[in-house]
Amino acid sequence: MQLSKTFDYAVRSLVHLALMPEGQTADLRAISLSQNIPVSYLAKVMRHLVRGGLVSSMLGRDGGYSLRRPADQITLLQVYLVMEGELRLVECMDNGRNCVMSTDCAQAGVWKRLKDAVEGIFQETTLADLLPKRTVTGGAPVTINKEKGYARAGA
Amino acid sequence: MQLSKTFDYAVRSLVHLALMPEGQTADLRAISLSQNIPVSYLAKVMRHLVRGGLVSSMLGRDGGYSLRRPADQITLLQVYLVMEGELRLVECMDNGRNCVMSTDCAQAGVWKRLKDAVEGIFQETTLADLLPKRTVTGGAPVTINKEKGYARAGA
DNA sequence: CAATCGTGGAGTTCATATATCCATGATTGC
DNA sequence: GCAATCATGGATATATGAACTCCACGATTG
Repeated sequence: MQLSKTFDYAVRSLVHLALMPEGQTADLRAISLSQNIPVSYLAKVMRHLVRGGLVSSMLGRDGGYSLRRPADQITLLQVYLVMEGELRLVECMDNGRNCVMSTDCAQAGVWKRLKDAVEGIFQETTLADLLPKRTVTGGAPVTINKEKGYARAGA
Repeated sequence: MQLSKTFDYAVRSLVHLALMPEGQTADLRAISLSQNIPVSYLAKVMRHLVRGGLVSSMLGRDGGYSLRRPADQITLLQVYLVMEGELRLVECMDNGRNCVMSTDCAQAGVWKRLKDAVEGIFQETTLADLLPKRTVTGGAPVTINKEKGYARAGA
C-alpha cells in the first residue's frame, strides 16, 4: 500500500514545470537537479508524461518540457492514470471482474470503497494545490524561476 | 498503490475463522485449502496474527486457530497494523517527519488526506462486514452478530 | 556542421514480496 | 509412555517488479 517513487517523481516534475514562467521550458538536467531525481530515470518518466498528453517537449537547443495545460487543470488522477494505469488496489479485482474464487466476493465492496476514496482525492487535487505556498515571516516571497527559468543547484 | 497479497491472505484467513462454529478451530491445512493459500506461507501469516493478538492457536491434536474476539470487534486497520505496521503511503513521510528536501513540502497535505481516508475506511470496516451474505433464493438471511456476536457458517 | 536537446528500448541492479523447507516443541488420544 | 498431529521459528530460495543505467539515434538551432 504505497505510492511508487516513479509517481512521486512525476508529480514533482510537473510541479516544477508549473512553476516555470509563461513560455519557458525546463530541461531534464534542470528538473533532475532541483527535484533530486536521477536524470536517466527522469527521462523515462517525462516520456510517459509526454505520451500521456500532460506535457509537451521541444527538441534541439533550448529545448525542454512545459505543461500542456494550466496547473489547475491537471489532476493527480490524470497523472496517476498516465504513469500507472488504472488504479488497482488488489490483484484479484483485475479488469473489472471479481476474484476467480467466488462470484460474489464479500471483500469486493470494501476494496471498491477504498478505490473510490483514493480516486476521489486524486480527482479533486490539481497541480495548483501542490504549489509551494510561501508564508515567509516578514521577508518578501522568494522569487522562483528567475533568469534561466529554474533554480540552480548549489553545486 | 496496491495492497499486498499477504494482507489479503490475512483478511481471508480471518474471515474463514469468523465463519467457524463456536468453539471450533481451523488448522493450517483447512484454511489453506478453502482460501487457496500456500500452506507453508500461510503458517507465517498466521504467526503474525497470533503475535498480533487477533488469533489464538492451539497445539497438538485437533489444534488450530480461532479468533480472539468477535468478528465485529476486529477492524481492518488492526489487521493492517499487525501485518504491515504503520500505514505509509510515500517513502519520504517516514516516521512522522517530512521529506528531507524541504521543511514544508506542499505535497504532504495530500498524502495526509489520502492516508486519513484509507485509515478511516479500514477503521470502520470489521470482519463482520466481510462475511459472505448469502442471498440464497428462498433461504432465510444469515443472522449476523447474534448470540456470541458473529455469524455462524452454514457448514 | 556542431552542439544541444529529447527519444527509444535494451539491459542491469536491487529490494522485497512471496514461497519453501526442516528441525523443534507442545498437545492429545491411545 | 508412545505415536500422531499440531503450530513455531528461522534460514533459505525464488519471483517479481521497481528503480536505475546506457547508448545509439533523430530533431532542432545557431
